[in-house]
Amino acid sequence: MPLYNETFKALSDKTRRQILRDLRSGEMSAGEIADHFDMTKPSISHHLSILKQADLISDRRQGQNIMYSLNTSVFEDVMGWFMEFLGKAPNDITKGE
Amino acid sequence: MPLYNETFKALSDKTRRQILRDLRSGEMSAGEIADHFDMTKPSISHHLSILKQADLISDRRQGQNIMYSLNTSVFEDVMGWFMEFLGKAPNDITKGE
DNA sequence: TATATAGTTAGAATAATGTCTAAATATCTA
DNA sequence: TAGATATTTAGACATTATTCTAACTATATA
Repeated sequence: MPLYNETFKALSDKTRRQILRDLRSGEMSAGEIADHFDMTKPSISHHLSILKQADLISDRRQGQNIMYSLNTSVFEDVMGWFMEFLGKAPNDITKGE
Repeated sequence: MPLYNETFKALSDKTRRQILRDLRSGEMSAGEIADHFDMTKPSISHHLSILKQADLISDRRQGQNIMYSLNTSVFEDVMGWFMEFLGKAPNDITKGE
């Protein structure tokens, strides 16, 4: 179960949501991700670290590159949060925060 | 279709998410909502205005009170945003922002 | 080992957010 | 109309976020 506050805060930024969207097509290096934005690498690095803290993405080093990929399980958890509101009661959703 | 940036920003605050949660049990006045929090009424009023701008809630005046209620349709839209990531492609979800 | 490449960390500037108090608006009732 | 109640608006202040440049770390390769 995620810490919803971290998750929602991570999702509240447009750049970060676009990063997540980009990662849907598969693993990408930090540099490749940064190339998609009109923003410096350190700024993108910061956004990646926030997404990682929220457990929305994972990283692994491959040589000189650090490869980032999507963690779909947390998306499922957050969807559960929404399901609650709609009264659809999915599998194992409890109250959350 | 909601402006996801506004929606996610609205959802990124703990107090606002709790307000939404409270409203699940039905319409409530601004004062009743404020009573659930250790925070001044103006602060709650501000949170309500952000939720309203994001179209997550609606309001109507009833005498001296202003009654707030949940707009479930926007929750459904946002859920669609998540569905995209999980590749479940619900009814009429397009790319979004 | 020295140099280049990829990425992060540190620190600062600026903008945005959340909270408060005080004042304003709207409605009700005597 | 005057006063009470419910709520919002305005303005100030502190905290948090976002972004940048400069410096640092880690890996690869000549």
